[in-house]
Amino acid sequence: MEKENEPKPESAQDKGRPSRRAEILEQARNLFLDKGYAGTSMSALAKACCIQKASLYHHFPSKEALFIACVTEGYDVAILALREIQNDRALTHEERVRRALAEIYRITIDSPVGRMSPLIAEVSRQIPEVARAFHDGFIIQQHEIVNAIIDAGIKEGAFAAQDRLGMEHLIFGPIVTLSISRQMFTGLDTMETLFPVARVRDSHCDLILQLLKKQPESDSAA
Amino acid sequence: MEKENEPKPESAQDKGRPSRRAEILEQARNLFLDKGYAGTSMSALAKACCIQKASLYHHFPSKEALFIACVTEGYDVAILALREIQNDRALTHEERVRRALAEIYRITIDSPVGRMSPLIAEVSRQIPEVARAFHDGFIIQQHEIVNAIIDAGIKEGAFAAQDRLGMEHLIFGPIVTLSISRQMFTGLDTMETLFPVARVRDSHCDLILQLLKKQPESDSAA
DNA sequence: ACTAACCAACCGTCCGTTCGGTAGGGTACT
DNA sequence: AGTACCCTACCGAACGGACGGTTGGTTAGT
Repeated sequence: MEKENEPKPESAQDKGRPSRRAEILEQARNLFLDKGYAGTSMSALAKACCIQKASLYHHFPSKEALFIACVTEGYDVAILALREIQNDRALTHEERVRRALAEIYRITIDSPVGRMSPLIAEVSRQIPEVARAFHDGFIIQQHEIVNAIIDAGIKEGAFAAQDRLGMEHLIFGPIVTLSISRQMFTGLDTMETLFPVARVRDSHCDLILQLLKKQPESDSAA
Repeated sequence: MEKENEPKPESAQDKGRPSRRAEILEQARNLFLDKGYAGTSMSALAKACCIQKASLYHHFPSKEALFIACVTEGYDVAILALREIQNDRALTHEERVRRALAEIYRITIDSPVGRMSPLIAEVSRQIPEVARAFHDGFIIQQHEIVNAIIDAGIKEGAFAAQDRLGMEHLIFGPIVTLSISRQMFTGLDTMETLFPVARVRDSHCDLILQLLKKQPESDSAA
């Protein structure tokens, strides 16, 4: 009950082998993303790892603990490239926005971390702490970086100020939805036609920049 | 318009009672939305309906059939109000867009149909036909209406043409993501602060209209 | 009498989890 | 060198319970 986080012995094990624990986590992540939490059994995971089911309990005390480890590790790595773009002083403001958006598309659609939204949604009521970890460790990190990039552009006169909340949703909404749509409609023969990543990304980027570069025309604020 | 899938007479039953079958469907929808497909047991559903589990199998041949019925019925009703807005000739183009967006927010966030995305995503690989039904019966219906509204505005010179694919994602993406985020982060005390429906909706609407109304000169939308 | 609707009890299967045991390598004391 | 001891890693087998689904029989309206 009062068990602390994993003790991580592993010091005598790093001879080059990826340390069974890491392999279990990777296989588990794939299965959870594919079948969901309730749809993934410890038996199936054991088979995927080519070990006995009981051996899983040597590395993790329970299915829930294993899941939490799965979805709370690896966020920092995922947003590293985004941080580099933010701090790249050689880029123009517009180019920085384009690079950042492209990177967010990559993270959200290609990386396991980005495809976790439906999974988190499934278990968020059962295990609220994973939702908190996902939000604090991943989502607000991304939002803060994007906001900082835009703020810098505004400060130097390259961008016009827009409502921040609206812009956040306008930037991240289409990307998250595209990722989820592509997962939902995998198998539909029209998927690539309806949800093409490159075309959506480029068009999305153009429209966002239209708004950012728009001169303040004192629109009637209703 | 009705499929042969439903051999239920139910003509002698619609006197006033919601005909057990309908009640089962409603309870099932709530449970599936809350716990997911694999996470919802027929026993739990029976308990929620205050009947015996075996009785469920009198109305539906299997859990999967019940689920399919759950997620393939009710789409037409959900987009009815949207159709009315599309055909309301008394509205200006801008007002029609505002009303339509508000209605899509309402559908997606408040109605069960709109909150189904994570659920469909969970089972899309197992039961691909529900993804197809959801897409054809709900998603493309909404997209077509929005496109028609915008096209009418362009045709009459009220709106400037924008890339259609990008605009679709810019309109629906933030709404779907907001809905999913609110489901993911239910329970977080900061949820209403981070994802306030009314503020996001109004700001979103303003930004979309900025893009649609973008014209080189003579902005007299007063 | 007929039948749709419902129920209690049950089936085989699979679930997450636990237990006892084994193989092997590292100490440490004799 | 021997052996006694521990520790990590793993496995075979089994647990109680929950799962989706089935059976046979009872009720109630017509």
